[in-house]
Amino acid sequence: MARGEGPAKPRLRDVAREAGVSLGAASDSLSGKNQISEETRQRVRDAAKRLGYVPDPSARALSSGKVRAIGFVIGALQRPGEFAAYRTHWADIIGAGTLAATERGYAFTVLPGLEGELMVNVPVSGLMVLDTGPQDPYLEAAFGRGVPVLTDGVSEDDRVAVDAHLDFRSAVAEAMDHFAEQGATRPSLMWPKLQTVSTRELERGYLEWCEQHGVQPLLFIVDLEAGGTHEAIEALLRSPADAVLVAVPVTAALIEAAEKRGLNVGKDLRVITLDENSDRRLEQLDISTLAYSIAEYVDGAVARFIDVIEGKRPPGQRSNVALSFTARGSSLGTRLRRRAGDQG
Amino acid sequence: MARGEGPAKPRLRDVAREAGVSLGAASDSLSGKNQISEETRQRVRDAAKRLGYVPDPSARALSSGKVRAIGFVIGALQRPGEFAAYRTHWADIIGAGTLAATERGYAFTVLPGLEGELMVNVPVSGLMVLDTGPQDPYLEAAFGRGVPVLTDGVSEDDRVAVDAHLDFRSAVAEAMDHFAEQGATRPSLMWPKLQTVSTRELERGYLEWCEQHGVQPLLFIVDLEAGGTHEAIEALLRSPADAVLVAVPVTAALIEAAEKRGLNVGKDLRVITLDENSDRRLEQLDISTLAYSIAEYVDGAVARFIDVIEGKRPPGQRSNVALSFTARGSSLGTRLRRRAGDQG
DNA sequence: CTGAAAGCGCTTACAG
DNA sequence: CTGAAAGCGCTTACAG
Repeated sequence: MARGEGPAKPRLRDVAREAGVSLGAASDSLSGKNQISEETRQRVRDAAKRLGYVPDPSARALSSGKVRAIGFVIGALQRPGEFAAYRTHWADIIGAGTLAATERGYAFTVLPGLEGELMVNVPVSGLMVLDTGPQDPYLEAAFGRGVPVLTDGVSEDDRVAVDAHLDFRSAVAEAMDHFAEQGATRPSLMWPKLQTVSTRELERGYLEWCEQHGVQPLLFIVDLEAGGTHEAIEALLRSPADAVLVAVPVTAALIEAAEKRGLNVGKDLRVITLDENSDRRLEQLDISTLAYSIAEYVDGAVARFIDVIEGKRPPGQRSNVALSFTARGSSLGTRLRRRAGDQG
Repeated sequence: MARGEGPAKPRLRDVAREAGVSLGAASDSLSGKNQISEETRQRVRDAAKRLGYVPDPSARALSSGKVRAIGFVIGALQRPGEFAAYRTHWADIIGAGTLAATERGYAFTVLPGLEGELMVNVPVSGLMVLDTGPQDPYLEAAFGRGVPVLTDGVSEDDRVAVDAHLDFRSAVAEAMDHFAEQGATRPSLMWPKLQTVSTRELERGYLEWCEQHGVQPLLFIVDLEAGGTHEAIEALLRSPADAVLVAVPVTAALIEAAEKRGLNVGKDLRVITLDENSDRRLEQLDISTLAYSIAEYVDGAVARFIDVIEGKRPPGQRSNVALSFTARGSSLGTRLRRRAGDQG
């Protein structure tokens, strides 16, 4: 090992010898399998501890035929602007995913892609690929890996083992209905320049709603990689929009810019933010939100995924998680709490 | 497999047969080892592709004797409040770590601890444990795993393979010197209720500076797990402090609370924030910062770590990364840009 | 390049 | 429980 020419690592046979039992009994004792007297078991455990024995995971995986690891593909890691914009989101997903996986005895490995060496050298028994685009290369690569795949919203493809869908389409309709109830006539959508399941649903949901209600669509695209936040916000503020569903993490900047222009956020411009439930400041800022519990969503998805991996459920599992709407000052025409606070 | 009773996965021997070469030649062709004619190599690659062959990483690791994976221990995952408070930080570290590792052919596995099954079943050739406390249980467990360990600021322990140190102590002194130059007489420190390398250095650096300059220390502790942000901020605002180094992610809330009280941030209360370089809003808010490039820090640390793992460098590597200070309105007594903007 | 073999460190089934 | 053996799927060294 790197530490130098120290003594060779102890092997299971060394533990068996130390404990005075057979190799098979040592294996059974440590893995908790078969009938082994508690006394023997303890003797083996003690011997293992004494020698500093650590089982070789690769050997275990090879001989038992099961790897207990989930790979999580974050293609956005290769697009710094996008990753940075959504990093609270990624942290929440990685955190929840790691906990969900490890609680069930699985490791959680983050991957920035599936090319070349990685494709080949990382032991995984399942791959998670979220926020996929059409004919997503990561998703295709994941299918090629020969393990079950979890993704969101690709219900058409029967190679998907678990589809954990977030219902953005209904969420958009709910937001637009709320805007209309509040008297807005030109509700708009601000979204990221990304081609993912979520953005497709957002667009579809928005355009459908507009058509059904005879409203002319107003779309504002934020190019995260090019730092296009300011530009998109300015375009919105120059437009006839009197309400906006913000589906990209720029809400605080938007509010600030609007107020700077003298607009009364919540009245002149109604704002609902989506998918930023990771930012606690939004509540303080009195922003209406469409949110969901990332921890619950991920834990449920991972739980079903592991069941599929272990053959306890058939592949092809689908779920549909609704977002929940909370109306606050930013869409209700009341004065924002934050400004009220400034005066006090 | 979970997909059902499909055909057995192709093995290397199947590829060899399909390509009409020997098992050894097939192995060499795919791994790029030894002298193999380009024609044969290609023939094997084609056969592998045709069959959908994916090498078994566990078998590779076992027979070659090398695992290419780094485990990253985030104990904070088991403390939701703490993890949430620092999640932009964690996202940046995980992102940078994943890229740094995978660029060098290593997988990056996130672990919420090292207990039980995890300790045993996750294949890693090295463990990273950052933000450790004294006699840190995760660090001790990592040593017990028998692989090289990367950590920050535990220079005393010669079991550490790579010590990637962030120089918070000098950073504190720099901040305090700046406060003093600006005329502050009661500079204070606000920090999290955590026992880590960073917090120890912060405390030591601050108390030393206070002693050297005959200043009475003023410490404000934020209990992240108990949601103690508001409390700590109120305590600060009631105190005689006229400057504060904020070493916990509550700067925006602090500024807001101070302004609400009618304080002129930057003059009545000078503010420097530390370790929130992940939040772009701080620049917009005109906050002075002590920051470092997480990506550079992590990439350098991982690069050296992998060198040690592969025996290209001896263990015991140490580095010391300085934070860089940027003075902005919040410590310079000028009017904050944000408030100026509100008027315009 | 071939071909046959050993070996990595386990798990697993089996006769006793 | 023991003991000896087979096997997981590769890599590696070796004689030809």
